[in-house]
Amino acid sequence: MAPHLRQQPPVREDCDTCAVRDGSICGALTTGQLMPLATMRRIERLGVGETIAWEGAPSVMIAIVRQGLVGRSLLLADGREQVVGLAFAGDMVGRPFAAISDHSLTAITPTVLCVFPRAAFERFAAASPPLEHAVLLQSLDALARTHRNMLMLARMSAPQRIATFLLDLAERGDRTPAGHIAIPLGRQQIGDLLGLSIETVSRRLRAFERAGHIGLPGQRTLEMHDPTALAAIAGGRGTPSPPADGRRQGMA
Amino acid sequence: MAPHLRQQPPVREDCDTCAVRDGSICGALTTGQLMPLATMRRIERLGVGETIAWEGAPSVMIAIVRQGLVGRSLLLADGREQVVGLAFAGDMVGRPFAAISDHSLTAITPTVLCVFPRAAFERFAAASPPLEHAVLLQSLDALARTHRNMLMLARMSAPQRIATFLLDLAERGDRTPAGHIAIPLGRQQIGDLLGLSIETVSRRLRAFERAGHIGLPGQRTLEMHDPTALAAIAGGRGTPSPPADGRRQGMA
DNA sequence: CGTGCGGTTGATCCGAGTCAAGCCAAGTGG
DNA sequence: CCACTTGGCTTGACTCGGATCAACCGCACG
Repeated sequence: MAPHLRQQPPVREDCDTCAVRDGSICGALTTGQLMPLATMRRIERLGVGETIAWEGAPSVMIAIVRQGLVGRSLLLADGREQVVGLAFAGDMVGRPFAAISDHSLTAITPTVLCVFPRAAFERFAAASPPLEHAVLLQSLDALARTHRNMLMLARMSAPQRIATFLLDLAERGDRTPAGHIAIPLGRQQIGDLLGLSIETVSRRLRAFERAGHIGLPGQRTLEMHDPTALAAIAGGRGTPSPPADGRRQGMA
Repeated sequence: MAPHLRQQPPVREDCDTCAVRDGSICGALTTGQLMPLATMRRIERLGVGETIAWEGAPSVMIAIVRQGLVGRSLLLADGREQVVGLAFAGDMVGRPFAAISDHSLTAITPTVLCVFPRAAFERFAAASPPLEHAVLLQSLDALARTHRNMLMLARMSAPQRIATFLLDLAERGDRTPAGHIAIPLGRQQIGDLLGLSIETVSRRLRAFERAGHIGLPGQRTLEMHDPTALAAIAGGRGTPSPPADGRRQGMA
């Protein structure tokens, strides 16, 4: 736990002006209802690679991602790591209602969080059905996305995985000033996410570039040249047009 | 008052004597609270292979598994199927709070369900915080188990997957009269669950048998000879002793 | 007595992992 | 300012595990 890192320009701590409020579980509550929650919160900043929860360690906090990207990961006995989900701004992280955290949480980009002590959060949730409902919705959503990722890991080839990943990035990734798509992860992390080795990630990426489907002007930048081709390669990911439910996200 | 479907040996429809009540979300409610829920329920029996929910189709019902085993599955464009989770007796199935079902549900063994219309279930849940809380707990649990399965599919070798599967079966599978462990799935379904081809499943199984770790007296029966060896092969699956939270299950 | 289906076994192929260099850009210290 | 290091990325050669294709077995069925 990184102590007092609140130097420099502090994030606006006011819930009313919070950029992610509507997209997060806080959106389920009115400002009045939110106040008691806000008083027990603290704001924390994480540098790239910093971890705030460890698989197997006591689950002590629940947090909302305000800015940045957080990876949920599991460790294999041999030390390899598997990223089982990503949390974007607005997503809740941490394991409520369990004594032990079942996965680790690591900042992939510089991150700002609203952190709540788990016990206090749970007490508050118990007293506030709309909040619990919001948490439930988010969990069900994450579960569905995780199922799709499972399908990907179990059955898709490396090119399919990469193509799916790139399309997801294009759909919800941030743009660089130059209008390109930012790749917020390093090759290793992409590998951890897709269940591939870094070499395979690199090779497949370049193959797509050589085929003209994408451009890679820098190692962390992406140009989409032919999304249709990628979609064709990605192939079987459910119905191509499932709006169905609310805010669709990249991956669990 | 439930409609009159009581032909043949009816399942005891009384919630008070329900075998799975405590293990299910119903356990969160008193008999008095449960009554209004019970009146809108209907009991349904499914034969092996029968499906009650289709991926992409409207989500119309929520159900509790009273007996049997139900698979949650996803379809790939090329027709292959991936089982992303199993629901045992006591588990809830169906997709609440979404218009579209995000996976299919198919009976793996003969199954008995308590079925609720989704709309009615949601209305009831909205009015009953303890029920919503129970649903939330179950979802969080399923999510954690799904994460572990993801890890398995992404990183483990075929022998590791089979060993993990067998250990899980031994842990929670039903026994045959002869004291052996029942394998409720066919080879194809095991393959769908573990992301392997039937041939690989068959080969690995026989290899374990030849090595003396297990016995396979019938194709649907299993004898555990050397669980320690299997555990060693399965290798990295979290801490071997994570009691941590309540009712531990085989897989999501 | 065929017929069909689930399971087993064998032969072959291919894709992704692994090992091993090499590349390039960004530090870092002399 | 330049030599040297460092870490992330790329590329190549090789290996191997699991998918695929193809028989084949055995049992339950009509």
